[in-house]
Amino acid sequence: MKRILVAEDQTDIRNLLVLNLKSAGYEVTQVADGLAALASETTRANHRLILDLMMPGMDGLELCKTLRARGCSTPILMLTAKSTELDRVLGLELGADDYLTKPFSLAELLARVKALLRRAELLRVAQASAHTQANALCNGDLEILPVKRQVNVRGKALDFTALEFDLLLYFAQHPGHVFSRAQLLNAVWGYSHDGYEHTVTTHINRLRAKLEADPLRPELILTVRGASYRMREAR
Amino acid sequence: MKRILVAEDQTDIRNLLVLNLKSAGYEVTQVADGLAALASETTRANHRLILDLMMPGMDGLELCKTLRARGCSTPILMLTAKSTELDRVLGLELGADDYLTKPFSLAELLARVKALLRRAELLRVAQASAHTQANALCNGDLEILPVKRQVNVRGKALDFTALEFDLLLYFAQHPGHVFSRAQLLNAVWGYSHDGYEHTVTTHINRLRAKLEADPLRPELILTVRGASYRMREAR
DNA sequence: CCGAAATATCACAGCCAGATAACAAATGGG
DNA sequence: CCCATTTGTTATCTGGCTGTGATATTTCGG
Repeated sequence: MKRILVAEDQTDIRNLLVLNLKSAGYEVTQVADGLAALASETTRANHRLILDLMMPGMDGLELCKTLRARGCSTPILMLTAKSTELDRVLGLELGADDYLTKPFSLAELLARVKALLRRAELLRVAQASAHTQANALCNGDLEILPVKRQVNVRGKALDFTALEFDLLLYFAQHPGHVFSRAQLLNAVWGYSHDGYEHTVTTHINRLRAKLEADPLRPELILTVRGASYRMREAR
Repeated sequence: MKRILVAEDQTDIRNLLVLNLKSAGYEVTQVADGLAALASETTRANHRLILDLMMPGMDGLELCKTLRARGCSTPILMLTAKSTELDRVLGLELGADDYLTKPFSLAELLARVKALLRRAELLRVAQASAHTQANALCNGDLEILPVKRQVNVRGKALDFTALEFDLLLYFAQHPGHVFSRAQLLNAVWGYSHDGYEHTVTTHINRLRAKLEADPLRPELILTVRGASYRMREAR
């Protein structure tokens, strides 16, 4: 019997998933938070798949990272609402094996679960070599280490908050590309975020205060009047 | 103005929603059953969002499916009372764009509406420039990079204001096509813009001053007397 | 060649996108 | 539970973009 662990804090959605997975013939364990998942996984350690839902918070990411750090190789399917969270899932070598963005259809989810279980069998041997990825983004005297969530500017390491880092990383991943505030809200804050575009302005301001040599004459994050912002292209 | 269609058979709940949406600044059409919704959507077809409430009956599901079958791409936000209904929304891949389960707060509903509208707008813009996706438009010695909002003329990068760029991009997307001032106002300034056609003349003038080698003898944006302007066709 | 209509040019004032700072709210760790 | 930090909101300010009116120039029919 294939046993699946579902980690999700919202009872409604968790129940829905559990119900459907069960009717699809899986044995299901459910937990409401990351710690419980950790406990469940480390003690019993007989799940064939972990379904890790990241709703607003980041517990899902922590869970994923911690599990991998402990050497757990159970395949993980993550569900997220934000594309930056996806970035992290994919880019930070957290070791998630597949992902879905909300809103997702149940049919698709079941298909992924099935595919992932099948693939997991095949990949069991080759898994070790799977996680090698570029681990530094450079642009002039700006250097970003996504894995460590660390930023070096002109040789000096700077501290950024979670949001600032996400925003900066998003720009760095698309140098030269002009983004409207709405696009940034969508990508960094999440598709179901409710807030004002003005908030983006404030955070751009904070980013510049930290990383520009002269915040009055920004060289990394440039203003494109009428279309918001873009990152300088690497030279 | 953003117009929302609310489909719900229970009068009191519908009224409550309509009232709140209106006070949030939306224009609202309301219908009591699926058929009316279908009629309203297919005849007027100018809603930006459909709010599809599935209370006891399942008409909402049918509505959603039928609309999608007819090629309607208006975003749909479904609200369900039972998780078994949510089950079907997700499982049947009906094409709803987001969903909420009861009980939901009005604030959350409004937040979702807002987010969904924003997301739909982004999608619309992305599709509008979809045929530009090869991210470079070339016409002789004119080169436009839409995502970077960058323009190169005779090998040199030029700066354009937001409006100038939009206008130039529009021409570049339809080389050879003759546009009247009214058409340009409509396409570049927006469908509900009110202003003088004369304004277009001024901006054509500004464009030429920047990108023509000899503004007195324009080679890129040509005057078609009596019918306004067109861009030179690529050679 | 003349006059009218269409287009070009230009200056300028109002307005808007963006910058900034101060403040409020939410978050999170001890 | 409290304090510190992060994040979001509100308000004010500024520079330059943008629309408009005035005027000049070109085009074309008669």
